[in-house]
Amino acid sequence: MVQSRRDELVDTALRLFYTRGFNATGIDKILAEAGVAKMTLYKHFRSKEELILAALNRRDEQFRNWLMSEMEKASPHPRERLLAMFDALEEWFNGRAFKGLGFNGCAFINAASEFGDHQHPIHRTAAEHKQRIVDYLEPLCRQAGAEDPAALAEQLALLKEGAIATAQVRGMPAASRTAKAIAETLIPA
Amino acid sequence: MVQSRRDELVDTALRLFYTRGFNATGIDKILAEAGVAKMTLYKHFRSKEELILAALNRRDEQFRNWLMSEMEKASPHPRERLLAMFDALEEWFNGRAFKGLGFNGCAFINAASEFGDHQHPIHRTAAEHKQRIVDYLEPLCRQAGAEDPAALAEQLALLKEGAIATAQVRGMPAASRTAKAIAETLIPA
DNA sequence: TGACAGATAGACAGACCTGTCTGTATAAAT
DNA sequence: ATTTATACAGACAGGTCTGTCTATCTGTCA
Repeated sequence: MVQSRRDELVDTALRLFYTRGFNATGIDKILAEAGVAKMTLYKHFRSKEELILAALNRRDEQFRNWLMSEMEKASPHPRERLLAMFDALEEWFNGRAFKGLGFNGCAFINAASEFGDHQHPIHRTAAEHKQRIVDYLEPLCRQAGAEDPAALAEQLALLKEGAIATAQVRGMPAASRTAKAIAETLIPA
Repeated sequence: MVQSRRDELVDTALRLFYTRGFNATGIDKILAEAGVAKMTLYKHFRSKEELILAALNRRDEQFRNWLMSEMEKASPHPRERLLAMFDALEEWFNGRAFKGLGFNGCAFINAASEFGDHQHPIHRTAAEHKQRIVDYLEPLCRQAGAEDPAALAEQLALLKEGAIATAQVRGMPAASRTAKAIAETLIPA
């Protein structure tokens, strides 16, 4: 089955927005690379902003599916599963996670930084993605025997954000190991 | 003494770049708000990129001076001083640190995200700022009795990045406390 | 065959972008 | 008083941006 024009548009948009930035990527560039006419875009989306939102929603799905599957295939034990998150991050930081996308930081941190207003739909979408990650971690923290699973989930999520920011800004993929070493001290043995 | 035109330009540029983004802020907006003519800008800077670099260098100085002074006035003891970093972050997250600037995430994370190429001078400037923070923390970690001061400095810096990203994307100033709680377990008592 | 849905290319408007240029005003130094 | 440096306002070129429009082409279904 061939991808619909809409899907091609969203895929190309995500790739360009992620690798070159949202404001810096023009509609025309996306259209040229996707091989799609402008009117087709504006039939599916009312504006560039709607296309950005669609791209971020695709990224949310893609990223969480990848992360959860990496964690779940690593181990059936909650503690190991949680720690496997940081191994997955390192794969990502080294460009081995998303074919064609490489590593350019977190698309949602990038989006929140370009659209700084907290009320902006794009910023809210970024916040929702981060919340979903925490919501995924919490039950695992409970199963791992955490005294306060919600607090541990927040801690591990914060370590993940720190590793991503450090890996991106300083070009330091090993940040995942710094974060993992801390996580090992936080999750009950 | 009156601020030089160059200083007014850099101050205004920093404020607008920080609150509205680098690509999204046009030269004309900066000139209008600074009350400076275009030719004056191009006499002091060869391009917008040079102005961005000057604004980031000012921010580096401003931010590190603020952070170090907050930490140093908090306590003479290395452990307390390190922990005070996270109290300072919370003040910043709540908009009480830099008059007129509010909190819009880390200017350097934002810059690295808009200028994703690691070789780009703006991205390198961001990386240098982050390195300077680590370099400031390391001797304090040594004084605090850390077994591996370099490693602890990296850990604390990563917690700081995680707190900033979490506070910005999710609008959660309390992230500083999550980070501080972790730091307390890492720094020798 | 004919009708129709969906996509195409490409022109266009109107706004905004960076960087250059001219000509004028101001103020300090000689 | 004249020179010199500095800054001003604002036009301008050449490019890019988003979003709208028209006119054409293609493939499917009846």
